[in-house]
Order: sequence, then structure tokens, then C-alpha cells
Amino acid sequence: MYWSKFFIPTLKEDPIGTEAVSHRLLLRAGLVHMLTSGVYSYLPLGLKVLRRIERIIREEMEAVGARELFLPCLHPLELWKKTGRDQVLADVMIKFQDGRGRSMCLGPTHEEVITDLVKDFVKSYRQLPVVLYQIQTKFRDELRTRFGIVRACEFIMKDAYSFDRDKEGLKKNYQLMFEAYKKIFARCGLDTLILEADSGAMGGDVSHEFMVPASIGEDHVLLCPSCGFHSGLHGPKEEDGLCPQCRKATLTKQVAIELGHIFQLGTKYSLAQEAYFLDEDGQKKPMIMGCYGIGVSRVIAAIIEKSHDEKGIIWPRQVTPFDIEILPLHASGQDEEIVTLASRYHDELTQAGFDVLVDDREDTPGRKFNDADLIGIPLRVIIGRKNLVNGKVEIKNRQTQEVILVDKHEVIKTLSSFL
RNA sequence: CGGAGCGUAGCGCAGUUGGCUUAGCGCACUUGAAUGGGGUUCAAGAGGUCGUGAGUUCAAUUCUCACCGCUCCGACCA
Repeated sequence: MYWSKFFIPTLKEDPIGTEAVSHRLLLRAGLVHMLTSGVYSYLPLGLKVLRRIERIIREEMEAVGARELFLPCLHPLELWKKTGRDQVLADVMIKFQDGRGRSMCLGPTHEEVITDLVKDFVKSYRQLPVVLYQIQTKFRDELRTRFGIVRACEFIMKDAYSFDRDKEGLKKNYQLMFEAYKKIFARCGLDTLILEADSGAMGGDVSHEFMVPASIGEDHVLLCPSCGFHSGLHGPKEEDGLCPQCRKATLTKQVAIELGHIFQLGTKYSLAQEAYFLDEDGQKKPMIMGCYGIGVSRVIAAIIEKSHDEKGIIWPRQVTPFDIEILPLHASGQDEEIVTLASRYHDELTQAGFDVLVDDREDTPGRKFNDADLIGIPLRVIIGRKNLVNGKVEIKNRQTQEVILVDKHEVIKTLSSFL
């Protein structure tokens, strides 16, 4: 891919009103664009990151037997009245009347919709368990949006739902999701803290949150600097309380971003919406449900919060929009060898399975270097006269800043060895 | 939803004690030239309902009011 054809509108200056590093870099690196408060467009580069994360999520969901589907975001309010959540979530629900006078809402979550769907098809214990997921836009009327895409009115969520015949089945699926979540966040290059949590408006009894400590966020965790013990604010009440595990240090309050939340819902929805099945013994029973959410757009923000420097983003390998960026430093098409070499590397590296971006803009080296640091592609190939006179090309690691000079014929081989 | 601040070109900002005749600056953009390893330089351009509406006034981008929008703090939040 060539920069001139990809649409990467980078910003030289920090946009006003961007407190969070991730918010600032998302805008500056041309990943997202704000339409209005809490509503963002994903530009090609940002969408590419989103797709990489989604791919990881899909692989791990499929690996635990969850099947993807796609639910509507337009919901009849009638459905929500069955569970009473039209009241519980009244503050965040975006409601309106359509042209036919129907009361509708934009889905803030999908328990009601999935339950309505599953109950129509699943009638027997023989059909259970059923585990379904989607990656979908959610709508919440947030009065106070914060930190760019961290707390937005419209955002992307992966939500999965399990339906089992009994509690044992639920626990098994819950455990599978629990492990899948650990893998997903690890593959995204994130260290998560897992906390037992409140079920809140979702209902049910067991629930876990997956948090990433960051300099910004809307949640807090209590951390022990000595043994690593951590807890939500529901555990030890005192912020400065002695660590209940090692008793060597006092707990400190740490701001964190909540990326995932899983719930053992039980029968809350199946009872309210009459999602029953006939069990082996001929008895009509409510399905036992679980639900499992990941704030996909929020994952992007968390990754940037955790992986950047003063110059820009540093993408972890698994989620980077491109694997390699090639910088031909040439005077507007005047240096044929450099231009040719850049396109040859592009073709051969693409052939070798890399996702490659060539900064083919007719711009000064300074701007190309700065933009390259900003968008944070892990590996950079710099082709310039300076080294080419000795038959050399420079390869630079974005994270370590490490630079190696390689023979211009060895570039593909050297980069392939990094894969 | 309470408190505070802000709204002038794509972005970041000056400015107007109400009139100064054609509202500026930096970056970005267009054209030309030079440069070509860390946001290079020079020249010439293009780009504006001064957030919206009403009021006061001979005259409003400037004053007053209302509304809209954005940001921050708080409340809220799976």
C-alpha cells in the first residue's frame, strides 16, 4: 500500500481539548475523526487496527465454540419492557418514535434481542448449549463523554451470549470465555487485571471485569505494589489499607480502563422473556444464560495508552495496521534508484506475507520521519542516498529505536527473519 | 444533570475600550524556484455567514439576552 493512496491525515499540532494521550494520538495519527462529542469516524488506518483486533477476537471466540451472528441495533421498546430494563437503562437509552409511531430505541446492549431470537428456535435440551456472539455498534446516551473513544455515545462492542440447560453448563462456558478473554488481551499486548465485580444493571450473581491500569480511565483498582494483589473497590474498603495477602505494603488506588466484563446471568432474561426448553425429564425449564462483553474500540485506546512515547504510537506486532513502513527519501522522483527500490521492496515484502506501507509522498525527510514515528509501524525501512552510496539500506525498530544497516539485496531476507 | 471555561480559515491562535475603510498571524493548502537523513528556505496565491438568532445603536465580529455546540471538574456509568 502507498501512503498517497491510503488517506492518512496526520496532524502536526495537538488537537485542543484532548487530555488523554490515546485521544490525542488517535486524532493526530489520523486513525479517527470526531463528528460530534462522543461520536467518531474510523479512518482507514484506524479501521485497519480495529480489524486486526476483531480478527483476534473472532479467532478466540470460534476457538471456544462461539458462533458469530449480527443482531439489529434498532429495537422495539416493547421488547425492553418485558424485562423492565427500559426503566433500568432509561438514562442511557436513545429512544424515539419512528414514522409509523412505533416506540424504538438504539440498542445499548443485546440481552433482550438475543434471548428473543434464541427462544424462537431452541425448544429442547438437545439443542443446548448455544453460544453466539457479534461485533456491533452500541448506542448509549452518555451525558458526559470522556477521553475520546474511551467513553463514547456510539462504540463498538463484542458481545457473546451463552444458553445452557443447567448451571454446570453455564460455569463451563463461563470458564471458557474467561480463558478466551485472557488470550485476547494478551494477544493485543495488554496486561489485564481481573476483578470480581458487581453485576449492576445486567443482573446475575458471578461477574468478572478485565481492567487495564492506565493514566486515564473511569474505574479504579486497588493494587499492592509488593505482591501484586489487586482488587476492585468492593474488596478492602480503605484506600490505604494493608494488603490482605502479603501484609507488607499498603494498597494504592490505580486508575484503570475496563475492557471486558463477563456475567453469569442465570435466568433473569429467560424467565422474563419466557425462554424455556424441555429438559430430558419432560420438564419445562428456563435457559441458563451468560453474557460476555469486550469494548473493542476501547481496546484500541488502551493499547495506545500503554504503548507510546513522546513521538507517537508504538503498535504491538499483533494489532499494527502495517508490519513495515518504507521511507524512500528522494527528491521528487529524481532519484530513480530509490523509487524503484522502494516499490521492489513493497512488492517482494507483500509477496512474503507482510503488510507494507510506502511513504511515497513528495515530502522532506523530516516530515516522513516524524509521521512514521507518529503512526508507529513496528519496522521501518529507510532508503536514502546517504547509505545507498555504500549499497546499504537502514532498518529501524520503532520500539527500541535500534538501527541496523543492511546490504540493499539483503533487506527482504533480514525482515523475513523478524517475522 | 449541577459547576467552570471556550466558540474568529482545515488545525492552532491573536484582535476588535462598537466605526480605522479590505478582520490578522503560524502551520497546512495551490503555483514557481531552491533544498533533499529529523516537521528546510524564498516568492506569489487561494481560503472567513468572526457558532445561531434576537435586541440595543446611525453603526455589532466587538455590548445585552436567548439558544446551539465543544472541553474540563463532579454526579452517573455493564
